[in-house]
Amino acid sequence: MHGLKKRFRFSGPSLLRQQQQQRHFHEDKAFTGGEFNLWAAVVEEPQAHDYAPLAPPTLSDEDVKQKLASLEEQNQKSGFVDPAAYVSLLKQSGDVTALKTIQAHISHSKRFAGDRLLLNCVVEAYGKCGCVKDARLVFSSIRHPNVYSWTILLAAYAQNGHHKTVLELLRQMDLLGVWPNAVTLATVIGAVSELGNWDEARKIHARAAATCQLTYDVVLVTALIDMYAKCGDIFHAEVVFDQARNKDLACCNAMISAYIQLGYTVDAVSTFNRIQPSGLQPNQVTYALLFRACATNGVYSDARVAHMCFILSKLRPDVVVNTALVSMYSRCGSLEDARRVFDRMPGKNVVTWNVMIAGYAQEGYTDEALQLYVSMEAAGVEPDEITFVNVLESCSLAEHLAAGRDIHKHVVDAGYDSSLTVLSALITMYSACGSLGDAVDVFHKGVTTHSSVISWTAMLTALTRNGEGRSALALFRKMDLEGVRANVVTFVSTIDACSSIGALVEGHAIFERVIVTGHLIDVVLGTSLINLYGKCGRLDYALEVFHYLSFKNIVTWNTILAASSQNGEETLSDELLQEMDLDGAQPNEMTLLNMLFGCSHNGLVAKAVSYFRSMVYGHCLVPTSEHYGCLVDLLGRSGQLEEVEAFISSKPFSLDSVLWMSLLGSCVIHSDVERGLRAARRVLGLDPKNASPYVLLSNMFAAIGMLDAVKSLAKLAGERAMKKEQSRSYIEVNGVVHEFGVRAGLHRLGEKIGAQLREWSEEMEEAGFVPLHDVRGYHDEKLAIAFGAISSPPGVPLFVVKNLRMCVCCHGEIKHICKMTGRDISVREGNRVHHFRPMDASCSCGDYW
DNA sequence: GTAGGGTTAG
Repeated sequence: MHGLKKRFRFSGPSLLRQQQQQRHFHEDKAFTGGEFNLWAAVVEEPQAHDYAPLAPPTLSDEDVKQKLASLEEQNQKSGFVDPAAYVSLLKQSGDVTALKTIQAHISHSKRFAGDRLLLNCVVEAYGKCGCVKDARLVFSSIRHPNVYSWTILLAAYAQNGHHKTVLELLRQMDLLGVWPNAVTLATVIGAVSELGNWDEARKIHARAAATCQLTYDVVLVTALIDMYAKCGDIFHAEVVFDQARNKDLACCNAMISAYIQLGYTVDAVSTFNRIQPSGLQPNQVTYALLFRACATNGVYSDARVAHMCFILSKLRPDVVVNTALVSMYSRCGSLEDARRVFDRMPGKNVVTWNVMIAGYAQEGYTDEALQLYVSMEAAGVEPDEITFVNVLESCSLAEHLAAGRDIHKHVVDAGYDSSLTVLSALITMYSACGSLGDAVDVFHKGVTTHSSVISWTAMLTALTRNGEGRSALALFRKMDLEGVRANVVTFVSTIDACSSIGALVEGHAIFERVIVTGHLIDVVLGTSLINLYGKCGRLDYALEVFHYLSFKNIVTWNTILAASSQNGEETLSDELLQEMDLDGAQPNEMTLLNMLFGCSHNGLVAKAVSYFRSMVYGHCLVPTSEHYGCLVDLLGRSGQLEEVEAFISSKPFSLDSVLWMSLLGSCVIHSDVERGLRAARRVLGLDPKNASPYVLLSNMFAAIGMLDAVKSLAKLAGERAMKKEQSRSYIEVNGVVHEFGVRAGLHRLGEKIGAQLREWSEEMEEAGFVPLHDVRGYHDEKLAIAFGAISSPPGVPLFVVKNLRMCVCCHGEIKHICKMTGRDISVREGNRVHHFRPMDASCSCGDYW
């Protein structure tokens, strides 16, 4: 034990500095093994008061009446009643009726009717039971309210969430010449904290400094630190802390909390480490903070050290400390340890359950999360709104619609269906489970004009996620009209909606609006812009934004790489990858996938293989079936169908339908009907609901003129109730996005579009181009192109977004249309952009499409 | 009159 303590002292101060080195060492040898049982102290029997603090005794209206009667009797007998008797009654009575009875009694008594001290107590009592209006009325009846009366009134408003009124009341005090004291100021500081208003924070700080001896009033200092933390100003929090003499534990705890709230975990820990040397002993609050700091950093070895520090402190673990432990372990990646504390700790409350459920949900253990929710109810703990948010998130991740609907019922039963947070979670759940209609219902029923921007943004994202980019933009406009103020997150979601349908002009307009409204282009917003420009075929703009961003995260790098690969600039992708290396960013699985995509779009087999090798041997990344899929795709396209089939069959990932889909795609290109059918069977065996094999086979049969096969396939797909995603195309003309496809129905310029297409067909035939037989009439991408051509001046480039892949016929024809019209035409399908060139009727994909 | 554990759209 002694030796251990020595080592602990050695490790403590460097707690977080070692994070990089120890990230992967889940068993810290210094603290494991038989010499100390880390878990023993968690289960120590709690004292009753640890978990169920005694509620102050409250008197019912009946009790109060009895007591008042005896006071009256006493008054008549002796002619004297101690006002303290009333004060004590007021402090004990918990409900409004009782308070009203006492108030009536006081106002009818000759002796106490105008007694300021008693009335102050009445105001306070009303405030405590949530009756701000009554408190205000009683206050108005006080003839000369003093600073105590005012402060009590301020506290009543503060306790009930009316923080702005607190500031207003302070102004009234000033006008009337009543000087606030330290307690008044502390109350106002609390209100400013809740408002998070930095300007007000500076004002009240100045005032506190002018009114009180700040360096000696440690309570005021503590309140100020917390206020600055909530206003996001760590600098002034530190200034106040440093200037304070006689710092007590609460003050240090407030400073640690400030550091954590603003993300300075290293400073939080170094402040923790200075507590004991300064002669103070950390308490449960301090440790709960330390655990939160470790949870934020997510380093498991630090978590173990922190836990050990607590055990050595001999403090009794209460429910908050244990819950913080559960949270810390689960956020440091050890659900086992989290569960160990959770299972052993007594007195779990709703927060404890929420933490454990969130732990499972965030690691993707959705079944366990849902199971825990059931156990929680069985244990008799009532779920709250955070429980529902966590559980709904699990349903979203698992795409478990049935469970989601069940939880929705529980939400209604528990009365949380008016909570905006829960509503947003419901919207997200339904949209993630593919039930957009339910998401829209929830939105319309529960979300009103005045409701939070979060719900609107959730709905916007839900629409985009389900392929309804145009509706998302319409919702954004409606939101504007209804006066709901968009924030940065909304802008990001809206820009994503634009990206999904190729709305370049509209997306650009949102960008301008972001700038005009003074929002900063942070890394997420910048990345969404790079994505927009990349997906709209404007790699030049994407690069401009990319170079503008001073801070780039891995998603930013991956997005610019994707933009470059999507647009067929694989040389640029190579350069960017090198730049990324110089910048010190570590490539991840997505980075390599983008590189492989780039090769795949250009048919660069050897290069792809070399990237694949560097991924496994150089970067030690585990390839997913998508990486293999890319390779399979490349090899297949280059015609090595037999090898590919043997390769997939021989690997454990033969169980992944994506790979067989990829082979099927190659068989379509090379018209290998037999192998294509085999691949299609494998896909359907593994993923029976997948409609894509039918589409691809149908394309293959169409391309080789087997029209009967196309028809019987359509029949089969219909019988099996395949839900094929309906094909559609978008084109933005003059800043407006137009949709083409079955769903969109006839366009108002339908006749003119038809005439244009016929004209092109004739022209192509004259030039000797024989289009392959087109079984479904004009495909939507051609309708979109024809519309673009007749609605914009000659020479203006056309950009079309298609939700599915183009067929061979369209790809061939668009090359000719491009040459005939002399326009640059680009079509994005999925994750690649085809840039057609008018000069030689070719496509950037080199027909590796 | 001051300090602690949870989630919230990108």
